[in-house]
Amino acid sequence: MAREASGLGRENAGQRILDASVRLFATRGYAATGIRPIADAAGVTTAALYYYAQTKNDLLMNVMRTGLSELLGSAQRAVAALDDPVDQIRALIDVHVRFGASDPDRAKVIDNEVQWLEGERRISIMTLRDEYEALWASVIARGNMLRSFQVQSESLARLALLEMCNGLAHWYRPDGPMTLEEIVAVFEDMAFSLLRVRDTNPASPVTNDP
Amino acid sequence: MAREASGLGRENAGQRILDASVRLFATRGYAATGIRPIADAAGVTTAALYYYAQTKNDLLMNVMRTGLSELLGSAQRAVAALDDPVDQIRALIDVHVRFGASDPDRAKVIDNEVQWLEGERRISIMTLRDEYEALWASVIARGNMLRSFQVQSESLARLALLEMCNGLAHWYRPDGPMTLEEIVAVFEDMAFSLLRVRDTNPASPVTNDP
DNA sequence: GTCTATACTAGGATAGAC
DNA sequence: GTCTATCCTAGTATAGAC
Repeated sequence: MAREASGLGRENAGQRILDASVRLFATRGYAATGIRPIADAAGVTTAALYYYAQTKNDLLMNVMRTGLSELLGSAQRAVAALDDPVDQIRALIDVHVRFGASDPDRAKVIDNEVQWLEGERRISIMTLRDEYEALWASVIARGNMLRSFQVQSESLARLALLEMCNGLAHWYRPDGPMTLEEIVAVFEDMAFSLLRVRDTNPASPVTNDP
Repeated sequence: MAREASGLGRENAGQRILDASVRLFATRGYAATGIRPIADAAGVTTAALYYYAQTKNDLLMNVMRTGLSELLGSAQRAVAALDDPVDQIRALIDVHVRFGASDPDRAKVIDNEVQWLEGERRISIMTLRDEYEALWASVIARGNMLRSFQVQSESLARLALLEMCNGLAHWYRPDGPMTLEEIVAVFEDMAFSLLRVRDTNPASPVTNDP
């Protein structure tokens, strides 16, 4: 109770440092983000920063591992709970889009900054990412085999869908013209179209929203 | 004729500097690329580099403006030469995919490094990019109006298609399992599916290529 | 846990000789 | 046109006091 009674009423320094890291890595990139701006944004000195992380690279690794593990875990649980490939793809879209919308900064870092992880770290994170893509691949392959989908190239379809979902982090704004629910619905619909899902409902009404 | 008779038989220094810039900006990012590595890769000193460009930012601007102008010009000519929105979208996919495949480094720089352009330059390049996206938007809107397409959200469809095409630069290898012609064909097919093009041929045969 | 102060390296850019 | 040599700033990281 007395532990958080400091003046500013903010979270503890460790958390503030992580938050500042994600935000700055997302907006300026890992390579262009200095230790001093991170420390300034977190309201500490660089020396205090090094009390929480041994190197700047540790901050990046922390963001990557926790974020990707969370994404992969959610996706695996969603797929395991369903049987129909159509439902599974819908769930994958849902998880991915909501992940990107709930924390676009974290999504951008995970998507763009892997190359800066040093040594074994990069390999371990890329393995996680490969595992995530393999999950999508397995659902697409099964759906194609069961003739739920009609896809020419499974790998290109997977890449197209993932890029489509990743793009969200570049332009999504919570106060934009569409709600997140609307965006998710449209994304699911576009994914089904792209995969040529068979039992599609009659084409949805055409609108002109921005 | 005597002008190019120097020892190495390479292009002139100005061109070597531009080539090195694109390659390094693409692989390490603008912010993380020093002028000394650029000079080294071009086989000159940093002082010689500054004879050709006033600042490092000039090198980025050069890549951006020439590349984007070329892409926009090609796209505008292709669209102007056609009338059917279906043909126009096919042409846009074609131009964009071939642009990304012919020089992935340049495509990556154009896609990822705009934020590092200083002052008015960033605005002028973003205007070019907006013009390019507006071209896609106009084709999609007209196709939707003519009921050649059946798109729920024109803006999300445009973003999805552009992300899908941009993704090519991340994974395309000239010696990969598919030829560029095959990739273009699949991309056109996926685009038509996503846009729910009406007079689609019976679904293409399903294969399992990687 | 957090500070001040600092070591050391690499960054962009320039001067002036040739 | 291209070089050598150098200026100044900002980078990561650490030492040691409190």
